[in-house]
Amino acid sequence: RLRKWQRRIRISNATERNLAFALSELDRMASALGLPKSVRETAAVIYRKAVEKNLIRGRSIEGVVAAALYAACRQAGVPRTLDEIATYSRVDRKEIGRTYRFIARELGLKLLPTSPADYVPRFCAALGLSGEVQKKAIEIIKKAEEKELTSGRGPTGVAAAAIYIASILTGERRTQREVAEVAGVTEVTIRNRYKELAEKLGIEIIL
Amino acid sequence: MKDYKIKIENVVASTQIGENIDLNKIAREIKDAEYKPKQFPGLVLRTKDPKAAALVFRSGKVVCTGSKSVEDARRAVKQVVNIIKSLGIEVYDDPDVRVQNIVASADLGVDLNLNAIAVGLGLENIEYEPEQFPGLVYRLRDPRVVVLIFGSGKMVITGGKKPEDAKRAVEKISEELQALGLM
DNA sequence: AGTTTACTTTGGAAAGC
DNA sequence: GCTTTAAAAAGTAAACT
Repeated sequence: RLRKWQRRIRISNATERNLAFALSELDRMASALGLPKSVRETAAVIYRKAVEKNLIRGRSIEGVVAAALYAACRQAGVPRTLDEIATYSRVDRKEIGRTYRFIARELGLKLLPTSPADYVPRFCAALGLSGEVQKKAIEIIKKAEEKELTSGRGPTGVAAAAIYIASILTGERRTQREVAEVAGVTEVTIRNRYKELAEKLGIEIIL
Repeated sequence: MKDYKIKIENVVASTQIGENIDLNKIAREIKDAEYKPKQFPGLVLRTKDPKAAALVFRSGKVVCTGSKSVEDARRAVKQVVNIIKSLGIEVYDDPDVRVQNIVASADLGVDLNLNAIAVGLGLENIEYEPEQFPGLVYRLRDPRVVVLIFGSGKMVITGGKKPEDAKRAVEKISEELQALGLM
């Protein structure tokens, strides 16, 4: 009887130790990524649910923490790309991605792909662009989604192209290089996306 | 119901052609054979007509990939058997070739809104992460295959063991999408 | 900027780490 | 889980010219 009790204490200690480690890791990453407290709390809830359902088996605590953070950002409408999350994690992008898919499915998190529009505020802020440009970029993205010009395309690439076009239309021009830098895509991708958007949405761009 | 044409792109088959095959001997005598036991236990043999690649193991088990039809896979295996037999190595005459997987492609002919399809088919039944891959992943239980659906309307069907599986999958999906008004 | 090569995803078998 | 094989889909990326 005494042994059983001691084992429980041992397990309890290990569980608490792991949880403490996970939460500190979560805080470290959230700080590095500049995420608000509400997102950390959402991520912590997701992580706890994953633990309750024993989804950690065969996976690293850090991987689940990273995936929970990725999911929380998306749910909150302030997405971070897997590359950004991976930059501050010991786990690589591929592993975080598959862990995210697993816990999202097991916990029944029903998340549609991130809309390019969700990246606009953050990218525009980093580029020092006004609210007018943001509004114009989001307007362009909405039309693009209606005309099915976003299926299968990377959300950050579409957001970058829309911001690039909007910056020109509003006279607050940024170069493809500058936009590519903050969006984490290449200039080639912005070029491909903006040409398609301009052509199919009938937007005239004077370079 | 439209009759979609399915193109078989790759057939994976396995069989057993003998026992205790001397892979080192094959590697020595066949110049284009690849054998790096430290890296992978199988020896790679390629046939040009039909074009295919075979992995030969010491146990006598063989995996054949790259064929465009089930019949080509069988022909490729026979060629591999003849090559090894010509080296004086004992092999079976009529190996039982089993198809393990068939990869096929098809085209619905219309652009698709993958977001709408994701919701229509049910988020719990699909995977769609354009940040990582442009295709929507749809797993069917009958036929038991996995289908990658793209915005162009083209798709890849894999995991089936009969050409019929791919055909049924495409028909089933087109019916579902039409019923959902997404096509 | 245009071209080429290459990596992302899916499935399956093989023997061994 | 990984390693190796082959092939398609479409997007993105990187290396060259």
